Amino acid sequence: MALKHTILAFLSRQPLSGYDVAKEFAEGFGSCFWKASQQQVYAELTKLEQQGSVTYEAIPQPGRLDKKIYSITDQGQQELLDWLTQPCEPAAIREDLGVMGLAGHLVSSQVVIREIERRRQLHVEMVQHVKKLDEHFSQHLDSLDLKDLYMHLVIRRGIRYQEEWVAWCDEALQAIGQTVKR
Amino acid sequence: MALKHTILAFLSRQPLSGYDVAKEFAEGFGSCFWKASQQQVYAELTKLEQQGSVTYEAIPQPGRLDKKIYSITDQGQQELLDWLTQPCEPAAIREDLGVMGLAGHLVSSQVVIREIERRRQLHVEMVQHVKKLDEHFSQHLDSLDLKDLYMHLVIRRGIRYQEEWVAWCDEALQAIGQTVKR
DNA sequence: CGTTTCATGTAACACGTTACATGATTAG
DNA sequence: CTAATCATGTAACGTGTTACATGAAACG
Repeated sequence: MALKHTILAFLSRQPLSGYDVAKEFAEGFGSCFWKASQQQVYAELTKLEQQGSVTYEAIPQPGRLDKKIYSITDQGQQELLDWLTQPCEPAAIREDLGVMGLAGHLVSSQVVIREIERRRQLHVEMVQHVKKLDEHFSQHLDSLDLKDLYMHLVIRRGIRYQEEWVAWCDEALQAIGQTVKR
Repeated sequence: MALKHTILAFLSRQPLSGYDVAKEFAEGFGSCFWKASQQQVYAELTKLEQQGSVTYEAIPQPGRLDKKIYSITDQGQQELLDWLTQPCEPAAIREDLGVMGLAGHLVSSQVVIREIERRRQLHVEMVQHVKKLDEHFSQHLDSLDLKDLYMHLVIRRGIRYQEEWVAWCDEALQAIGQTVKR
């Protein structure tokens, strides 16, 4: 149930609207470690508000729906704290591309190669995207406080993850190329 | 809906019982790229059998429940093939530890450090475990056929993934250590 | 004048987790 | 004698995805 805690963690830094939280997941810092859809975010915020973990202030906007600015409550902060002090497990891996390793022999090596090349390109783009998020932090590495260092490290995890994928794609393409030639 | 296709892919290599498939996910080759519980596997096999993607042969065993040996049908193989020739997306990331990057400032750095050290240890163990799965393949790298090369590459992905985690943990521990001292 | 951004949601369905249930065989 | 392994499942619940729904403002 960590969507709850991820949202609480965002709100522990600053009050945000549902729209802003959803954007964090889609393109922002959140994209390094958590995926959530817009619908999930709105539903979860409604639930958290009903349970007293967050409150919102409705900001009227001319010619537009009210913006609901959510903040974390003391209760919510306590829940987040309780969760943070418990050990957590590594994420479950569910990687479609792995299925090709089991059943790749059913299709031509061209199909496998094309798919890996496609993946490589996706991850190259992700590296660039995530590196942009890190720019501010990596430029002042020596003067970061702990709060910002933690953010930098999570983004670093994102960068390394994506770079690792690119490296694996290269290793795989080379090995397949050699074996096909043989 | 790739649990279906992952199971079909296992059965495309050789007929297996539900118990064997579940074991693949828990400790075997499957653990490199897919997580599924025993209950999920049994439920999915029942469904696949009803839909005609797999069949089973019940093997009577003295003093034990019949073992159901599942095989893929032509229909199942076609479904798998259709799925394989479509492009697939990278897995969604949902990593609890990332939440610490957002909210780590709420707990002491000792808590963060301890959690990263715990994670490091887990991944070190995983590296060892996954490397064992690769032993057979890595010893005959130059003579692998495509089928086995694909398996080797998926296991390599597993190894690299786990090693990458260990490397990040080291980077993070060092950076936090330095910042705390300052 | 069309697309993206801002801003909110509902509803149905698919997928995954946790807990429960049973029982013989084998290894230490 | 105890624990792990083999072997199968059911039921309730929680989480995530897909599709649908609305509508103004700002940008090019």
